Amino acid sequence: MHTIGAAAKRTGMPTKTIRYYADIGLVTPEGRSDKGYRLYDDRALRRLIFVRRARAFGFSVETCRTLLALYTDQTRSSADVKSIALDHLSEIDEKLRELQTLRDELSHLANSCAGDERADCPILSGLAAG
Amino acid sequence: MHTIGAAAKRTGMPTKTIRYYADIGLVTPEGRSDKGYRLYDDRALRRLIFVRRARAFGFSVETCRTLLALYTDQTRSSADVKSIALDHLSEIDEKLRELQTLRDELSHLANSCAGDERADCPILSGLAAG
DNA sequence: TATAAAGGTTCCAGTAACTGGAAGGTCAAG
DNA sequence: CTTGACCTTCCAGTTACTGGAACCTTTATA
Repeated sequence: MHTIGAAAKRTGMPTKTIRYYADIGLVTPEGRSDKGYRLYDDRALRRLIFVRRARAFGFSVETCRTLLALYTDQTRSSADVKSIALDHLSEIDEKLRELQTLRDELSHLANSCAGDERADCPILSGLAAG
Repeated sequence: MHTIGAAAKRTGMPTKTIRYYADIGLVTPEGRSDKGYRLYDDRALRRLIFVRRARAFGFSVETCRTLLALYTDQTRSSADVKSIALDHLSEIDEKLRELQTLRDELSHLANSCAGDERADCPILSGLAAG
């Protein structure tokens, strides 16, 4: 059984975050000590790490909740998990496309700017006019 | 002089947003009618559009404030603007790299999942173990 | 002219996912 | 016995809006 600080070390996440996850019922500690300290066992630690990694993949906390439920449900079908993953993948793809377009346009604008002491600036003109 | 609704139509942004920008002092209306209605002239409208476009490029509201100041400052040097743009560009580039890595890893994980009725799921295993 | 719709105002709350900080209890070491 | 490291709860702040309530004004219609 680990206190929250030990759990933080083991999982590589801040105590604040672990406490937050407990508050919203995402990953609750196994129990509490007689003085009210949160206590995490290995199973709880595994869930924390699971969430940390899912978050790193960009899944929302609510989606993490779903994934966690599937993770612990031995009667799940992998199709349900894959569907969530593919949804997220297409979201990422769309964000990538948007960001790439943005990048190209901004890069174009920046390249056209002399970047000297003169006031004339195509970046500002571009933002003003489109 | 336009009321906030007319300004919204002209600039293509929600009245809520325009009101918000007025509240935080980003784009303030030219004045107020005798009944307290915000009134926007063409110059204010141009600033709103400027901000809308800068936001679309992903600049933060605070950076928009700086850009707007440069926009109206005839003694600016284009180097200052370009520097902001290049900073933002490198942020975008970093986000792109991160997102691309994420995408590849997630795609790999999803591809390895059968997506059928069985419980066995490499996505969940991948999230759990790394 | 009465009234209803459309538009304006302020102010408060909520979003996502934490993070920082204050006030105070607990525990191990010296 | 005190110091410092942990732990607790609770409240506020972050970003950039957005929704909604309660209320006033303007405009169009019956």
